[in-house]
Amino acid sequence: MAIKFDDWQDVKVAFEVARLGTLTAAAEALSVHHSTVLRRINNLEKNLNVRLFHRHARGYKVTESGAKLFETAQAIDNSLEGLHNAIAAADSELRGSLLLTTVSGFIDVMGDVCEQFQTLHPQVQLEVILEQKRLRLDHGQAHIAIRVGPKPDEGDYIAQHLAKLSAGLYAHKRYIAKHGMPKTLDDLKQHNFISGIAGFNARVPYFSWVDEFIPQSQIKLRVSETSEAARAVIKGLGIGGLHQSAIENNPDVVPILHDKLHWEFDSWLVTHHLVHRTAKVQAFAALLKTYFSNMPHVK
Amino acid sequence: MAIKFDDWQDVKVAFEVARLGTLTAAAEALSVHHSTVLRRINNLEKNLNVRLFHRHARGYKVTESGAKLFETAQAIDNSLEGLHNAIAAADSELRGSLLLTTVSGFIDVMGDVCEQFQTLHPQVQLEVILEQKRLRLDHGQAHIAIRVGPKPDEGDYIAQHLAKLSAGLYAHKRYIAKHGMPKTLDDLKQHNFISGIAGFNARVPYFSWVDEFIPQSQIKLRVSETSEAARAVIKGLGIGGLHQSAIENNPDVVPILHDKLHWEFDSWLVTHHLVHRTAKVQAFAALLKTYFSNMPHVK
DNA sequence: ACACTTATGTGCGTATATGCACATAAGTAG
DNA sequence: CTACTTATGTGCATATACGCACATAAGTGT
Repeated sequence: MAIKFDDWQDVKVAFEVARLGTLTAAAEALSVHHSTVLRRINNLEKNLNVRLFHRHARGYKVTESGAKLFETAQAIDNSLEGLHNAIAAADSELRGSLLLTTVSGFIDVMGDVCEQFQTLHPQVQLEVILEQKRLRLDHGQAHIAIRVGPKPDEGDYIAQHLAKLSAGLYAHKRYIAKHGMPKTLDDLKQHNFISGIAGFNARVPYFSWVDEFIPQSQIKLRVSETSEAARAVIKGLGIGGLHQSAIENNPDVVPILHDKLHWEFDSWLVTHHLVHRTAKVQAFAALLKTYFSNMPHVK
Repeated sequence: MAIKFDDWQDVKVAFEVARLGTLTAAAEALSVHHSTVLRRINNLEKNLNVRLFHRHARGYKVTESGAKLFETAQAIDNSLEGLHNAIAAADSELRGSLLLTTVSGFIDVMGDVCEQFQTLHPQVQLEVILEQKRLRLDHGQAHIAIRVGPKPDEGDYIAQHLAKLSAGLYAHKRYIAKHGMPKTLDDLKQHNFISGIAGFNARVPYFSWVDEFIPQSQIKLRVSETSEAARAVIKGLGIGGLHQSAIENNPDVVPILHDKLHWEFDSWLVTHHLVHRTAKVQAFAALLKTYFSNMPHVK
């Protein structure tokens, strides 16, 4: 039986070579000489008794086994990044950095809470990552995530219910004054609509509905971010779906056919279990929860 | 910001210290001198700017951060073990070793298939791991697993349907001759039963049923393995649940109240995606599938 | 309470792994 | 085709990290 991975650093070295494609670039990334990288790769291949790379004067290309190694090494790299964040966050003092991630529709909510948090704990640097693809928290690279939809219950993550949100179609009074108020679903097909861009907001149900029932020619604007779509509706560019919370202070934006069309979502506060009990995460989570419990229109 | 994990080997060293509790034991496991371990730990803690261990003349004990590191390192160690197996299995030649895991109820089935496989590919060494807790494949430490119940669809795993199995209560004719054939469910409460041990076979539904509906005093035997329970039933010790396939060649074992009591299971062939396409895994999987498709009483 | 066991911590010589310079190979462009 | 660029591969000097021996500390048992 071949020997196991004696030196995990060899895995990291091979990972960098696989990722960057050349010994020289990997050496650069690892802050060592390229000959060192060469020797470690040779050593690792000898230990495993497997060719991990196709040698080429122009660079190194992974073999089938090399690809497998790359894959697991990638996962290791991610989990170590997560661990690093977790350890940094474990600081019992309320200082350092706190990484958040959410979808763009929550930027308003997050903005308010972040502001409160800043005044309470000025020593903590907040970093907000807006991600369409929910990649970052899934590897523990962020501390707190706000998610919308079904309850996330992947392993290693703790999900707490934040609020029920409702969304519907809206339009500005100016738009209604010019184009009239639709009375039936069929009426809608004559109106101007705002929707999302396929591939960016595939999961947003009111965009999906519009795409399915409204003729393509009537969709006058497509934007990649839900918050921008909401802004366009508020500006009076057309009818579009948005969260009820987005028009809280806009009496001029009115609901369209809400008796027939509305959507309900759950929103979730998700933390990695490694960071869940830390002071910073708890402080922010508490703030978020009180924020939502004080909102009149959410349950 | 603190520096990341420059040297993954430091993580492995810290892992061994956390696992074994002392520098000396960790040094032994790593085949290095204990002073080397000491220095690497010191170095790592300095880089991360965190205490990972409580120093104690009697040994090292993890701090909170150390526990987090241990947890991720454990996962890394597992995935590297899986990777190692995957790379070993990637050998296109049909030789080397093939690791299987299943529950004890499948030992008969596996036995037959293993025998076939051995004659076809004598160069391959089969290793069968019987696990109550489904730990090993979940970390990629085995190549093939047979699972019973709902379809496993965790990430990184490929599940293929093998067969529908049915189970029921059975007893040997000798037992029936002595104690009579129960006609109603209530009759069963007077009979002797065989069941599983709590904690070992919690998921086996016919054991659960017996534990719930039959008085404790009537459960004359509890065994940790379903296959042993089946054997006990076949020996005539009492009534017990077992798979239909277990009494295929035993006309003296008869079903009890099958019109009222029977259970259906799906069985699944599960492989890690890293090893799924390899020759050995494919060969074994093919054999398993033909075996099940040739069985008359399964669909 | 005293020796005994076991484990951590430190100075020092050495061996191993690293960096450097240079050779080689191969793709690229004029 | 030839010069140029970029990257791999190798001998050699050296610096870093390692093992060793020894000191220290602390729990264990009679």
